[in-house]
Formats: sequence, structure tokens, C-alpha cells
Amino acid sequence: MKTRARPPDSRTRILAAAASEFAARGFDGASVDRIARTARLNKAMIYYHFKSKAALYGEIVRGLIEAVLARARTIAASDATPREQIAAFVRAIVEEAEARPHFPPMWLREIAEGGRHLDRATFNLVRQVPETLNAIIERGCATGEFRRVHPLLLHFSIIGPLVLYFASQPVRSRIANEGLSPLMVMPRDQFLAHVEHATLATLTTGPHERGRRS
Amino acid sequence: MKTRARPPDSRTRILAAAASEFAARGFDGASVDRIARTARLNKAMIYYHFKSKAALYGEIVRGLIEAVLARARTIAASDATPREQIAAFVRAIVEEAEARPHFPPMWLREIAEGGRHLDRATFNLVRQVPETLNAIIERGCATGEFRRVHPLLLHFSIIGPLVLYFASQPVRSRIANEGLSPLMVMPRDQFLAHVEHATLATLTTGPHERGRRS
DNA sequence: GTCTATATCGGGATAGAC
DNA sequence: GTCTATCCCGATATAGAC
Repeated sequence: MKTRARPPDSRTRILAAAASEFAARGFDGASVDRIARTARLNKAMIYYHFKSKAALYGEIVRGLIEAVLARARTIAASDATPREQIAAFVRAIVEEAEARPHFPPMWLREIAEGGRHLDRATFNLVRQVPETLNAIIERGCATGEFRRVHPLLLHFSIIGPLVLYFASQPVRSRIANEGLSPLMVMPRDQFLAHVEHATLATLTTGPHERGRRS
Repeated sequence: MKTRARPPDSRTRILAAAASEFAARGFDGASVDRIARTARLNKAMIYYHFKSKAALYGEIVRGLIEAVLARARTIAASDATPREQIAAFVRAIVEEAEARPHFPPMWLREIAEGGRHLDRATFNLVRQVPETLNAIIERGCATGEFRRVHPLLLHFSIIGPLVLYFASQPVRSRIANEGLSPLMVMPRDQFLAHVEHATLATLTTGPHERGRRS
């Protein structure tokens, strides 16, 4: 999209290596040396392409949020029904999480960190995700198929379980493998179906719903 | 409970300071110097009480999981109905998160980290939380008031949104304060009520439920 | 664009006095 | 139990050759 470049050039290799390093170790835990080694490059090469470790980190996080936001916007702009749009959003998050394995851990870490490494521009992107979600909710309320639910609530109820599920996969495998506890295994499709279903249930005014209007 | 000790002694001060430092910066980002300063002690004092930074960290995480597990067990052993027990569990998580502000961030970080700093004993505790939840589900299924839901699913659907909500409070305040975006504010009670409600809805076989048995 | 070598500094951990 | 002083390693970042 930017210029011509075929083989994974050094810059791309650095970004990939850094993403996995940051995801696994966090910003402070990540080592520029290790990133360089993984990228099959020298450390100096990283500072040739990026101003600093923080700048490198920021670029990755920004790309991540941009990807999610782009998906959300595309969905919101589609001509699907609100119900279908919400379901599509859930699946989009799953696809992003699977396409970019560094997504769930980095997201969790960044929240825990209080967004310490994020600049205003990135903050603006973050903000826009629940806002896009809100647009879908509004439309659903207009047609009468949705209850009015706070977008933050919806957002966290979707992304919380999903991100936790993917990010915890290593821990769960470990527990399942060494000791026993079959409860720690759970097929991806089942999880996805549940979240999709539960989310839509929350948005729908069920027949026997009591007056709760959270 | 252990011995007599009235004023917050040095060991306790270290644990408190370390908890907040680890929550804010993560394991690698945390500085033993800073912990010592916050605890109004010298760094050497930390190594007098704890074997290493990792040991200190481990003790805090363990205490955290123990607290949650204890709450879950007490609830599961109570004579409340399964529905009430689940609702109580949700509220217990909220109370723990508010009583120990370091809980949500550390939990998120530990998952992202893949439990790298956790020993077998702690792993065993982690495992037991969804297992306790499962016992409640089983009982609910026996009385016919619950559908059969995977405990991991239930666990993540409860703890995911809650922990995200609390841990993201700093980021959300920042976004809400400086720029605008009223969507980022959301009262605690509303959130709690929603999660409680949504969780129970998931467990209940609604009248118009389609055959999904996630 | 890619490398080697090096400056510089902070942080975990310990020694040892009191 | 509490302190000061110190060791030492690893990590970010840069200089400069090719």
C-alpha cells in the first residue's frame, strides 16, 4: 500500500519480532536485544528504523487499535441489520485476535498500564471504538429490536471474555497438560458461539424480562 | 491471625507498597528501590523479609487468588439457591476489586504473562476457582433452574467485563476529562447490575431460546 | 542499510556496620 | 531489624566503519 517492497524487509521483520516480544514480556520486560535477535538483525538496525523503544511500541499498539476500529467502522457502515452487525463485530474481534496473536496480551497489558505509553492520537482511536458500537445500538433501538444498553457495557462484555479466552490459552494449556483439570479446555467455536449469543441476548428485550434497564 | 502485631509493621508496609507498584508497572517495570521508598524503608529491608523480587511478587499474587477462592468457596458452601450464589459471586468479585485496587491490573498482567512467575501451588489455586463455579452450576442444573454452561465460559464472562471495567478506570477518566466523550463514564452500580443480570440470563433457559447449548 | 564496539545508567542483590 | 555503601550485570542508546 505504501511503496513497493516484496520480501519481508527489515522494518517489517522488526515490527513482527517486537510485537511478539512486547506481547510476551510487556514494555519494560521486552529487550531490544532479543527483538533484534528474533528479527535476525542487529540492535542498531532497530534504532535506524525507529526513534526509540517507546516509539516502536507505540507504532505497534496504534496499528492494533487501527485494525480493530477499521473493522468496526466497516461493519457499522454495512447494510446488515443491527443484530447482524453486532454478531459480525464479535466475529471480527475473534478474527483479529487469531490473525494477530499479540493482540490479546498487549491489549490487557495496555489497560493495566493505564495507557502510559499512548499518545493523544492513539487515545482518540481507542475512544472511537465504543462510539462506533454506540451508533449500532442507536440504530437497533430505533427499529425497536434493541434495548438501550450502555456501549461501554457492551464493549467490555464482548471484548472482556474474548480477550481473556485467547490470552489465557497458554496458562490453560499448561494447567490442562501437566496436572489434570479438563475444565480448562474449551473449543474455540463453542466460546465464540456463546459470546455471540449472550451479547445478543443482552441487547434483546426478552419476553419475561423484568424491568431492569441496565 | 499469625502472631501479635499492631502497627503496620515493615513487612506489611512492603507488601502494600509492592502491590501498588506491581499493579502500576508490572513485574519487570517495578523497581525495588521505588517499593522501598513507598514503604518508607531501605531496599535492604526488602531482602531481609523476602528472598527476591520474584518471591515478593509471588506472595502477593498468591494472596490475591486465595482471597478470591475463599470467597467463592464460602458462597458455594452457603445454603443460598444457585441463582443467589452466582449473583453473590459477581458481587464478591466487585468487592474484592474495590477492596484491593491492585487486583484487576495484576490479574490482567498475570494472564498476559502466561503465568510466568507462578509456582505450582498458585496454579492449583487458580484452577480451583472455575471448579468451584462448576459445582454451583451442577447444582443449578440438578434443580432444573440452570442450563449447562461451561464453567470457563461463565468465569470469563463474569470476571472479564468486571476486571476490565475496574482496571480501565484510569484510562477512561483521562479520556473523559481531557477531551470529551461522555461514553467513557459509567456508574459502578449500573455496571454491576448489568453483569449480574446478564450472567443469570446466560444461565437461565429462556422461553424463546433456540437450541443453542453453549 | 547493515554491522561491531562502546558509552552510560539503572536496577537487583549483598556485605557489613549498628 | 534497620541502615549505608557497593557490586555487577543487563539494557537502552549511540558512534562510526563498511
